[in-house]
Amino acid sequence: MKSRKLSRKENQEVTREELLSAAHDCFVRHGYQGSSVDRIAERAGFSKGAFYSNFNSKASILLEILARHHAKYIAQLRDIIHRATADEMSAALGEWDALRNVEPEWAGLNIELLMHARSDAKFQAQYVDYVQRYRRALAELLTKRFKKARRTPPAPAEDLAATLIAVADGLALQRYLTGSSGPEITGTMLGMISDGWIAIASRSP
Amino acid sequence: MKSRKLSRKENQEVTREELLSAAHDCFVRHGYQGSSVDRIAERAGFSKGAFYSNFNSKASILLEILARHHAKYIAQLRDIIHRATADEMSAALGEWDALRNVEPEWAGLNIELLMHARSDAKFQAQYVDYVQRYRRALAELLTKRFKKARRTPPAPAEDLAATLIAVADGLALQRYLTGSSGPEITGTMLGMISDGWIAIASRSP
Amino acid sequence: MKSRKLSRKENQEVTREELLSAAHDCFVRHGYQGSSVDRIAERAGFSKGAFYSNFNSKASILLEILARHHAKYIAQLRDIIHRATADEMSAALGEWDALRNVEPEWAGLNIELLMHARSDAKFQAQYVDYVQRYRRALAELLTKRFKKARRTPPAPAEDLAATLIAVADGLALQRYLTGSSGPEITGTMLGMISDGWIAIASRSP
Amino acid sequence: MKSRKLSRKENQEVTREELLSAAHDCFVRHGYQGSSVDRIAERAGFSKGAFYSNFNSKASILLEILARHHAKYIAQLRDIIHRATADEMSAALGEWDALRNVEPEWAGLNIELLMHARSDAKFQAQYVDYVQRYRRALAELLTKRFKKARRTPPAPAEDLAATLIAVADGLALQRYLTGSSGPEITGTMLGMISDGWIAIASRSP
DNA sequence: CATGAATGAGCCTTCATTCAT
DNA sequence: TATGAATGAAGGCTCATTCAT
Repeated sequence: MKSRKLSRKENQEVTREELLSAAHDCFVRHGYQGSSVDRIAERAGFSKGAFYSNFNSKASILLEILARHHAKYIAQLRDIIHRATADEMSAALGEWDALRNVEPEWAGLNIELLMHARSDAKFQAQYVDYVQRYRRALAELLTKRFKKARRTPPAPAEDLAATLIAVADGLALQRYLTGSSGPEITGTMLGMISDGWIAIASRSP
Repeated sequence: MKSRKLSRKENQEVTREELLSAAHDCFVRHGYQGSSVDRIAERAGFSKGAFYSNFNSKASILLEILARHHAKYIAQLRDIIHRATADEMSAALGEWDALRNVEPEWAGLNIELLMHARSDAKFQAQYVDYVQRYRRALAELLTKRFKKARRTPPAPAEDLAATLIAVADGLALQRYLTGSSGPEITGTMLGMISDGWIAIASRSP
Repeated sequence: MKSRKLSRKENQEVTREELLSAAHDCFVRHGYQGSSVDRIAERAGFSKGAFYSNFNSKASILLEILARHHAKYIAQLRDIIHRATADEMSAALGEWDALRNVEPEWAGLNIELLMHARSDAKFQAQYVDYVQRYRRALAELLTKRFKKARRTPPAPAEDLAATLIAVADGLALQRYLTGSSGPEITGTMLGMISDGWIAIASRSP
Repeated sequence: MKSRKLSRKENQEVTREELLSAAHDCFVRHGYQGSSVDRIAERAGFSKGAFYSNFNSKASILLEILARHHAKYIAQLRDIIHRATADEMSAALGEWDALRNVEPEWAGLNIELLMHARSDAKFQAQYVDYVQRYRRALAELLTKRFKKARRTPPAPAEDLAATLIAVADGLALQRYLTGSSGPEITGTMLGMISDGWIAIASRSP
């Protein structure tokens, strides 16, 4: 077992991760605007300079956080879809919810991301791309689900997906307001909504 | 027809209204942080000084905007509920949606409000109060609706209300991102969700 | 005799003047880059904020200093030219030198201006314009002088003018280096050079 | 033909030279303040660390550049003087000008040097020393020239020398402003000035 | 010796707020 | 009451310099 000091490169990687983690926390807690580079660096235990050795700008660390989440989350969502055979279909939405709950703070961060996207064109482009891929993946999942139930979706699958995402985001917004107090009903409600849609859907020919 | 100069008091009232309106616009367009007191005052056609003659702080004008919307909106919502007789019941939710669309910019402003509430205790208290009253009113409406359909709500009415609000907010968030482009599907989806819930609800004893 | 407190507007004018004067001093002493807005404001006895209430940017105060000097100096130079009748011609160059010595610190500031112009396109345009007008005015003066002496200038008058300016600037540079110690020989040398040119100039036809 | 690897010492010498050359370029192009150590090192193909292994500070590399130029240039100037026999005398000033044009970028760098000298005592001392030696050498050349023409200089030779240097510097300043556009008239004007001086000088006894 | 991550003082600018008029 | 000049605390970012590798 190699037990040596970390090389310089590894060390920087550690710094980078700590800065990313600190930024993540700060953004969730105080918002993007409320998190100064100083604050982020300090929380990570580094100086402001270290921040700028690792990231080009404050915006770029937000972009990196988004990119990482994007890569991981979309991949997992697609994995759920591909694993889901006909019989497990109704469980898949539950899996999606479970996935969301792995990083509950993401909901809040997502809002920060969205807010920032409004005033940063470059960031917006990347963020919109993420949102669209996400919606499409979920739409695919829903399409499978309706097909399994031999029903015709009562609206375009992408609209339904957008709505489910809205529920998750909207409820997160409500929890975000008070700092996560209150019961987490998102999973239950998502299931109830999709069950309802199945119930009112006309039978496929 | 009385045609006299406005009294000093009335004059100030006009100033106040213009400042409120300007702040409303600015917050919707550029967000709370992006709207400087200077910008607000200028848009209203006054100086910064006029702003501080009428409001204690930048935060307090946000509070006032919330309070006014609160008063008007909750009242209208309650009005819908009380007017709704059994037969019009299914239309009532539509009325709610219509109400929301009277001020479509409110959705974005609401997010600004929410963001600010996170870091301003006094404001948060008022905002949470507003959110709760709103949810309760909507829960009441839903309760009536289920009763009319002789069904037992599939979950506590307040949770269902929170969910419908989440849908409206979440979809607003999505439109907010790109500046309102894309179709407005909120009304349709809200109806579809509540219909679904009715469909899966067990019959009341 | 009106003896009242200064009105607000007058007061601001005073502040503005003091800031301009302080900036002038700082730029001469420490250069443009070496003069922080903080330092300028402090020297003027105001806060940094006062600076930005009166000027848009650090660059803009430099522009204003240039513009003022421009207006005053070029006007005076033209005045010398127009007043100069044939007989006083040889004295006119001396007047030019005297004019230059009214604000001996200008020489140093001029260098700062020039240095900054290299890296600020907008400022450069204005500065080059100033330099050209100045050179043309001096060329006009020289043309008159040669005509009076019935000589053909040994080179284009603008080149001669550029050279005289170069002498003044170059010697200023040398004094600037050590903070003005050493004898001021500029006036003497300028006269000696122009006399020399007259001496070697061919007689006009 | 000796073909061995460079010794460590020689290798460092190469690094040093490349850094000096890169700094020279950067200072000429972007000025002293505009040339970060990073930029200099990168242009040389090394890291910041290499810079600090070879020079104590950013200022010290400027000092070294000056020292080298000093050594070479003064030597060449003295060489011109000593080679100049009576007959070639009038050509000697032309040689001086030619010498200046070997490194046209020096004019700009000289200004950078001068600017920096104002705020760096140690550097200033060395720079003033250089300027004085330079002036004395040129004064010597002028003295010879007047003697050859059997004339008495119309002013102390050092003042005349200072003036010629001023012309060269001043015109360089003007070209420096716009990045060297415009005709190079320095040589012509220097000749014209010294010819003029000869013309007005009284005959030696 | 060379590397480059980390430091931290300093810079320009913004903006909520105060207060004399 | 309305004005707007002045304040001063941040904020994002740069860069000369240090030091462990």
